[in-house]
Amino acid sequence: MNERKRQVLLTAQRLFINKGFSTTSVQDILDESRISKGTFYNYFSSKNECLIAILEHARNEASVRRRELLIGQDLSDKNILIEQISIRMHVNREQNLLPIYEAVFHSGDDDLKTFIKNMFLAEFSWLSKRLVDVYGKEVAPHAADCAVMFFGMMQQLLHVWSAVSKEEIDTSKLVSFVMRKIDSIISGMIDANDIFLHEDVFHKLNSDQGEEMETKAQLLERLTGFLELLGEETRPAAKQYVQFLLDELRTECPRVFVLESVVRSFREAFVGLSHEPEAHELAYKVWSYVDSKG
Amino acid sequence: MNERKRQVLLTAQRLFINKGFSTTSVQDILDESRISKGTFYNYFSSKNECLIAILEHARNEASVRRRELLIGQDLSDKNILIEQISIRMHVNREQNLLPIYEAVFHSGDDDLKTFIKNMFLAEFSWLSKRLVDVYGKEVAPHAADCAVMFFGMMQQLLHVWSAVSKEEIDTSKLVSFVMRKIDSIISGMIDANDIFLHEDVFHKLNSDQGEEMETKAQLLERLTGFLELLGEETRPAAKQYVQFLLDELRTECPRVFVLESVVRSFREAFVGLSHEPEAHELAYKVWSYVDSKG
DNA sequence: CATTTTTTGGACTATCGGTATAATATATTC
DNA sequence: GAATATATTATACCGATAGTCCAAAAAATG
Repeated sequence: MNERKRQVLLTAQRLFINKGFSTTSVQDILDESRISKGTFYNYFSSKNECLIAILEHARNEASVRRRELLIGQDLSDKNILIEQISIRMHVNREQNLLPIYEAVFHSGDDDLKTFIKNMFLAEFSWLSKRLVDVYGKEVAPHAADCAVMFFGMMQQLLHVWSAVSKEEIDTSKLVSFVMRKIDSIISGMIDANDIFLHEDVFHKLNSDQGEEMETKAQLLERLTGFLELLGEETRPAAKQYVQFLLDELRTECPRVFVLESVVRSFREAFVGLSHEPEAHELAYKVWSYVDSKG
Repeated sequence: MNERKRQVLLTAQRLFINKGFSTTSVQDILDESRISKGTFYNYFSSKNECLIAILEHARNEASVRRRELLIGQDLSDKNILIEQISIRMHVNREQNLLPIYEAVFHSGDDDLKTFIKNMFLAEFSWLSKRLVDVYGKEVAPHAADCAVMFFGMMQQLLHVWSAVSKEEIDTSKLVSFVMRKIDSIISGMIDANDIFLHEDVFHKLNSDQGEEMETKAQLLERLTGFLELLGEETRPAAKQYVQFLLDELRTECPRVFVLESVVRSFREAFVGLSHEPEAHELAYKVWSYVDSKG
């Protein structure tokens, strides 16, 4: 992705946050980022596509940080899950995306609608899986219900809070509060075999919606391309992570725990550097690949 | 309210349901209801005001039916509460209002935003009170949390259901399901004194947002006006309810239980008649008055 | 320097919500 | 029934919107 395009994206994001999506005109973006109309529509095929790019970036951001939290940790640690959920909330709040999600969910554009829908369903699917990790496999039949209710409670409490209170909300307090409610709910559901949604509501989504997975070859190609991109001014310490990832991935059976550790260090090494965005993007790709294998 | 205006309102509602609010243009409404632009803007000062009129009508509809359900019943009967909640869901579904609420909640128009916001907060406030009715006054400190979570769970489950399933949702099954979750949650909250929202988050709303209450004199005036409006073709049986309500209200201390019964019969007597809308409106006013006194 | 790619800026289209108005139709009143 | 008041119509108009198109200028590339 072009550097200028990224600037435009950031400007658009800032405007959407401050003024709202529908009330921000394309002209506003043009004025603010000092580009011409032609350039904008060269970058994005429409205002909606521009928004989608922003949302995708936020999703990847949250995704990477969530995965890094799990490195070397116990999957069943409830506090880790709380932190992971808080991360999404933080990203959403920092970027003020929640209103955008909802404002756009019922908009006229079908692409935009299905994009947001899939985003939400993917989130539910993820939380379902994690709830089984934490509470054990006997909650599997109820995981979908619980995941959906979790988000429902959280989102609605958040709405009311911001509608009636001026104070900044305490994110982890909210997440912990809702998690305790799930604690209370779960045993009763299991005892009474109380189910509303089918257990496998999200299975179909995982297969057809999942962003196109890259092949190992494509991933290696991206990494080598990135390595060549790095000039002499980049610290060798930063470069060596890329080289290591390449070597490890090329082995017959790459060690997952090693990849996990190194990809995090790799991303962190590029924070603040000029190629941070590309590094982040790559980290996301590697994580996706690792997840698909493990 | 003019008869023609009501027709326009119904047409607009149908279009909003079928095409969505933002994607329905004023021109669409004009074409469909065969009126001119001038007439439309004579009826409504804007497209948003037109929507507000629709939403207000739906709210009154649900409100009247809910109150009627309570006549002669035990306030603490949980099944009645379930029915009452189902009513709102039915009205919303019949009129497909949920998407409209959400689509509009983050729109640019401030009037519209605060209208919807107040509508939701009034709903939370109502449910808080009813939860105390049902579960006892010791849940009062947690009623706001529970009410908000109730709606959060319900709404999110509804979203997912309609996103992944073609079948029509079983409303009372959903409401009962969520109510059972509240059952599970409440005792734990009381034991641990677990609170997120303040108990009185909604109190402020009730005072300043509450639609302008009519004085007794205004109410009597409306009733007499309605009585005069009724021509000779109206059945005396229908008229006598109005006369009775007038007499009872004029007494020093109107008996609430009598008003409750009669106002329901009054409304039912006009179902299908030409003055049904006005009768419904009046029933709503009387209910509001009764509630404010009782 | 020559070629290719990107960027520019403005003209243009169609639609939107909303305003203004003058002419016409429908009620109401005397 | 005539006079008056009110409601409705049709249409032109406004400013703002998202998006298209294109020729010229600028910048990057070999």
